[in-house]
Amino acid sequence: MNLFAEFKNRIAATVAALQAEGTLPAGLDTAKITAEPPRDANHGEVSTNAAMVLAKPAGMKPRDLAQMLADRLAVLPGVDSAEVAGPGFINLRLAASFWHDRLRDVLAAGTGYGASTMGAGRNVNVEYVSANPTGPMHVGHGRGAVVGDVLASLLAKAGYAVTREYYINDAGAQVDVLARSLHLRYREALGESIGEIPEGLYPGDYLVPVGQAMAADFGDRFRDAPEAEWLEIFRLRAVDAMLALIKDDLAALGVRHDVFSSELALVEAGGVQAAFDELVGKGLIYEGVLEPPKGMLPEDWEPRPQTLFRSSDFGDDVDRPLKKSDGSWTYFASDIAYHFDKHRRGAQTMIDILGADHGGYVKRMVAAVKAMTGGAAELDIKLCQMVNLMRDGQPVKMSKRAGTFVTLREVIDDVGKDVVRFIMLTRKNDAHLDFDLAKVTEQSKDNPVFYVQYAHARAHSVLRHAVEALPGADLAPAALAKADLAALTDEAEIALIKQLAAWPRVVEGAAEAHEPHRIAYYLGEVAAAFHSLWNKGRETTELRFLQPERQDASLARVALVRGMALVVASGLMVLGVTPVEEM
RNA sequence: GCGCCCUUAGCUCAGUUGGAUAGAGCAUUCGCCUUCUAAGCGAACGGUCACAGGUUCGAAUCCUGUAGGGCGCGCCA
Repeated sequence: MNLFAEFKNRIAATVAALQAEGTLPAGLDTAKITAEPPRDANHGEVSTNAAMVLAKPAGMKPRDLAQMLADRLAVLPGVDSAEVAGPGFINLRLAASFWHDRLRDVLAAGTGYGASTMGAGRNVNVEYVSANPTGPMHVGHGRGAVVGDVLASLLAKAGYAVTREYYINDAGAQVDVLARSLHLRYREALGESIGEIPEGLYPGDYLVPVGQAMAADFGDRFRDAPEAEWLEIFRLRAVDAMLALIKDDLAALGVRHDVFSSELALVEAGGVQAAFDELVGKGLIYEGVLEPPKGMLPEDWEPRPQTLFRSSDFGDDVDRPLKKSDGSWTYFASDIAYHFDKHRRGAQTMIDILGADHGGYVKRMVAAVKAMTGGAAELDIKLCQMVNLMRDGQPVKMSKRAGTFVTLREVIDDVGKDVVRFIMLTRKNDAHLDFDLAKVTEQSKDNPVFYVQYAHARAHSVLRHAVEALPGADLAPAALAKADLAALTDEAEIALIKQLAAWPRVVEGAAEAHEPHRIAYYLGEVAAAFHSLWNKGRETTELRFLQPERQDASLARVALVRGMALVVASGLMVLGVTPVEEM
């Protein structure tokens, strides 16, 4: 359990006890009380603002109330002292034995440590990747894939019921273009010279083998046939092939999905019409003419009546069209239906991971979800900024036409999926990310992946040595959890345990904020605390993990090393990165 | 013109949802290998949190405005 949440409860209980005695007035709101780790380690281990938020309603001076509370808190089990500081903070110092117990928690829970019941089984749908099935994935897609995949794992660890979903945009004009591009490759496979791929079609050679397969299956049957005869067949085959390509890329990156939803299937099943009817029933659809965007008149602008959704009633800037002039649905219309479908399948919270170029889309979709579900479901859209591919500090030049485009798959094959996954989380999602292909494989502390992995590998190195240093001792986590830990007294040792004990809180905070990058940063801090302790042992022999003359101290430290390795492994598992035991 | 995101140390970035004296890494300077991996560690230097107001016990964090950067802006997805 998150120890800070636990202390918050204990503080609230203390306040309640004082109220029951009549020392404090009834009706105080304890919701604003926080229990947090203070920034400055000199301020103890748990700090609470309780006195400051309760002083006014209680009609007391903050510091007086603080002292009253501190006297009660100081005698709680595990608490060494409670001091009033600053404007009315109460700083708690915890006993070494309290931290030893936290290490036991880690060892008892293993890599399951950090799991939370915060989500209470709430149903969350995370939609990510959703790259158009028109070609292999690029590096930018990879970022969204990792952010979504890790966020899903994180939410699962925090106790949510998570559905990982991919939305296949197989119903728009782009897949028709894909079909035509394939037809060209098909003619090429039949021996025709096609020359340069015309503007507006997909030039990539990934369609070549699909074209060959079409030629093998259909011969020249569609070579000169009118488009209407082959378009659908080619489209279906092309989409299937591209989706297979994308799934292959995702597998190489270790990214999983539970559900692949087809836009085309949704449209054909009448889902869009149903959603539209629903909005009509709510009186949110009308025929109208939109004003042109101010200060930026499109060249071919002319006023035109459209079928509009009153998204501006729900926080959007303007109302949005749901039908094209030919009567077909806009992308927005099917996306409304799709999100409604996700909600009908049980999603209470929906998270979409999109590229930053979709920023203009956020308000209308949030508005639509609000309208369709009557506020019963919430939508959070996380936008991922661009990834700049670099090599030794220089941008990698890419051009699709010149064939110098670097695909996600090439990067994975180059540096490995673990590196790609970790690096994608070294920035918060809405910040630009420089991905330096040279630096990320360096074996130095410049490289955060290495730095964390090295800590884990070092720990396992100690554990290997421990087998010889402690003959006959049971070094399994469960056994170490029962070891005598009294030898762990050094500041650096306790500091490391504090870091480990923060893991449940980090999981909860990151899950609540939908910010998976926090995990990567946290692991860097744990690794730093461990490397620091390691080096302290170089200078002070008594702090080395394995003490030939002191079995009890050795066993206690092996427990600490094991606990550190477990927490790092637990975090890396959330990131989908394999912890290495040797480097 | 409008909307969204961003602006924190020389550089690249964190900042625990409003807490106390704002933190890392790189770079610079100085230290630490007879030892469980020096693939690492410690110390020093470095700040008007873009700017100006406001909200309150308290603001890098919330609100308003200004400047600079990115993205988007009626039948593309």
